[in-house]
Amino acid sequence: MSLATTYNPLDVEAKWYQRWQEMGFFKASPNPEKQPYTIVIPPPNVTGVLHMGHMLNNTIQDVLVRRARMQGREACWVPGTDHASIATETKVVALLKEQGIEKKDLTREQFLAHAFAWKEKYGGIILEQLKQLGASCDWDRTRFTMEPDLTDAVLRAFVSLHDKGLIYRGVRMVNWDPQGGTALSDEEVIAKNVTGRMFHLRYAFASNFTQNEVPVDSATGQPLAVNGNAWLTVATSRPETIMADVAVAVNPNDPRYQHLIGQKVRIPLIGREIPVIADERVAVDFGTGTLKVTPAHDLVDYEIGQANNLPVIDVLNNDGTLNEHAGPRYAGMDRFAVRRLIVKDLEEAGWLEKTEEYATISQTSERTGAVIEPKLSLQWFLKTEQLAKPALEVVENGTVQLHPAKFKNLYRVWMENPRDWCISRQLWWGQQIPAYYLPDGSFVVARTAAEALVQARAQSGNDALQASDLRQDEDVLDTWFSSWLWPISVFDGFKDPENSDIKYFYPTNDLVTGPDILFFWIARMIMAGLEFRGEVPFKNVYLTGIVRDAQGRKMSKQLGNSPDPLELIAQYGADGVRTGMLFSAPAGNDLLFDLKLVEQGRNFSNKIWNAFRLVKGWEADAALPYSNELAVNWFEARLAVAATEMNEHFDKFRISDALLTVYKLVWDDFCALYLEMVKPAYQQPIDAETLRQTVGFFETLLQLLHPFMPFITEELWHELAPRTGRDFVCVAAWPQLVPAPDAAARQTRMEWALGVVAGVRTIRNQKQLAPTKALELLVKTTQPDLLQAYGPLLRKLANLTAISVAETAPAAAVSFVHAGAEYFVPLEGQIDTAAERARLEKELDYTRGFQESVGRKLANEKFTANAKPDVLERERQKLADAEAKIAALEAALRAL
RNA sequence: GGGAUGUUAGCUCAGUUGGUUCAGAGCACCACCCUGACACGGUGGGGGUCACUGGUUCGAGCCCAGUACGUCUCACCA
Repeated sequence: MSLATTYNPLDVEAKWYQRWQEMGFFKASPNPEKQPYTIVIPPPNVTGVLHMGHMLNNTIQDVLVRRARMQGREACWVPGTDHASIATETKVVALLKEQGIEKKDLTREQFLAHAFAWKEKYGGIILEQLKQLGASCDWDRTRFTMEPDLTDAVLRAFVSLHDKGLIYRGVRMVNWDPQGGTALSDEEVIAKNVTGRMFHLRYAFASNFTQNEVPVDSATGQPLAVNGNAWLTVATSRPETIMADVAVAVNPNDPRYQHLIGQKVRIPLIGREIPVIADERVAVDFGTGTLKVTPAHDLVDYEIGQANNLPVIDVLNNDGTLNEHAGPRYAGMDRFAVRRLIVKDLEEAGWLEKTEEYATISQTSERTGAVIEPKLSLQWFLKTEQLAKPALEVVENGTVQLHPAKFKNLYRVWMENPRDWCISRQLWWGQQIPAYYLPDGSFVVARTAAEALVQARAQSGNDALQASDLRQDEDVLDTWFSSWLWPISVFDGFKDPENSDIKYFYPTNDLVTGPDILFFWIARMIMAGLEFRGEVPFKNVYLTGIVRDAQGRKMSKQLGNSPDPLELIAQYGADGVRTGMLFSAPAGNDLLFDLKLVEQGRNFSNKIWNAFRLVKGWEADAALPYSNELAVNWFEARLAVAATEMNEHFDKFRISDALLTVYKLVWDDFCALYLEMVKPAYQQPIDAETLRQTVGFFETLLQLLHPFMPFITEELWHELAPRTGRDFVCVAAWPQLVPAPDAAARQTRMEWALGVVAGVRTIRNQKQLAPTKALELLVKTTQPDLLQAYGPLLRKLANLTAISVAETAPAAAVSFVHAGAEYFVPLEGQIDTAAERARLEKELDYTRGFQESVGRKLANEKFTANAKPDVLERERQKLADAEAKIAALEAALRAL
């Protein structure tokens, strides 16, 4: 045979991907004749390269899209990339630095020119990589969140929300990333459990001491108290912020401190007087029960400060160093260096009572990893409450379904208590906020500078205002402020709300992404969809797990435990990798990536390839009668049942179950059983009808397999028969198979026959007989017709010379009991009577025990009174079967 | 600290409204087999008191309560 014994994916994959594109199979356009099926890709970072998470995610999307396409729907998978403002800006800044260029030396325009040049050159590599995976995206629709049309969508959305009063500008406590030099949303901050140090500082009472020093008993050297109170001990984890203190707060209900409220204390080292105030927000049981209030650097402190009309002193610069308010000794130093220094200073001056370790959480930037500073800052915010309400409702009422449904709870928790979204970022790479400031400091919001000027003139009453008098806000918008519009903006739904694409493809059908961006992205897309289109953006959200290594560790560059996806594809083929990933990827569960599974996927490709080689080698002989009706009828039924099962799995988004169903159908039923049943002897021809049926089955299997394994199925589709025009499995009709009314009966009969085969094979194995050694079978049965009908099939599968009905048990034979009949394989000289007896007795014992337990159940009046009729019937059948088996076993024992 | 969720074979997981013949799959494992499609293979086999304790029921892997351990997630305790 000329075909290689092992399948080589490299030979075929690139070829077919190119052919599909040439044929335009992935292109989608509104077609009223067809039902649309739409997926928008979760746009990967434009700077990104393909990792295992993308592989899983995009494999699932491709499976869904390919199946929908075969189902005759207008399948549209929109690809694209995200400008990822912080990530990309960080990368570009670093690259420029390597070239000796500092960002601070560049103008905004120069920097953006560099960034765009870089994006043009290296951006979007990831999309090319997706093609190797087989992703059937409509590449003509590729979008980028910072391209002009999508930027326009962002600006329109901003203006609209601002005009509705949902976007506002104000000073609020925000999460400040000193390394990135920008504000972050709450979602971009990660809380980490760490061991922190708590410093207990002494704040001396101003009334007791006129000088800023600790009075000490000259004899003992111990600090001296006056009137029982020399100082208040205040615990803090951030001693570097004492210069920003404006009060010490205690709980008004705390008996320890009630009498001290209204007193004044001095900040250690610097001696500034601050009041002791009362506030319910102070926890009595934490630390010392006293709280130093630094409104500029803590949210609670800020609230306390507001409530008590306290001033705000900000001692931090945007880059994390301390400013002039910290005093000359500390100004200009990094916050952590100051912490070390000031602790030493406090200790030397006697203001540090003690230091203790405690478990706390550290808020860090998702992107830079820097410790976040709560910082009062002038930023832009989006009010989310009004948007969140309907977005929660559509998930609650099932208009949008999350798979698995357990994520509904998580979604609810967040959406019931939404906080305003800080949308401004102090970066350059992104959409610049369309707010324009007038010379008097007021501002207008407009999509273009020209519109802004018109508004500004109206607002100020000054018609002489010129464009050059207006200054646009320097900040850009959060990346997610563009991605949340993605399902709408990719179809130009902002620029042209009534265009045919958006009307046809929106709302999209399924979204496939990770639960880590449930709030970042999914929730916000739902809000945007409802706000701007009045319709949800998608109906189903399939949440994938995280790809971990076999030990359950997250894949990371540092650990080096992530395989290179492209190398995997080169080694195992895209089909093998796709199936390997899907084998263990139930929705919402983390996937423990194991190379073994990819091997299994590759082996599956090889199995299919070899089944093809077998069938391809058959020669039909028109003179031969059709001799495989039983096998064909059985497999036809089996195929319909399995296809139905697959569809059910798909409907429930149980993709790996759907794959496993077709895997077993192909490997176990088609290859191991069906092909073995119909396979002619070596170099013998096959009858034409069997060949025709078999090729038909093969084609159906290729169709069912295609969404999972697009390449090998396309290759074999074309090998199996001459194809012309658009006859590709890629666009073949998804099989509509309905199990025949007698499908169950066909399967039951075949299972009976396979039970006989298994009985003979077991004897063969027990007696260590070579599979090539043909055996004889004698049967004591009440159904000789059935035996007669399946005779040829049994002879072939069990390698039997003859099957005959026996009235009595033959001497020197090994026996087994199956479905109430006794089977004997004569094995002269190889019979161990004692062992045979033991084996039969063991089985008899078990069956009697079983019979007894079923009998007890049926004798129980409560059971017979309460059980449903079908359950009762089944139990009676079980009893009857057991009794028949016992009779047969007893007979076999007697015969020994 | 709150909430959610999980604990079923060596590993990764199914197990639908409680009811078929000792609880299933894949991988791994053991034995035999290079049988003229495939050793990336074939045939057969071993392996689980369904985390623990108690309850409801004629009947519980499935329902209820508690315990232990794990995971995820939220959270302004300085």
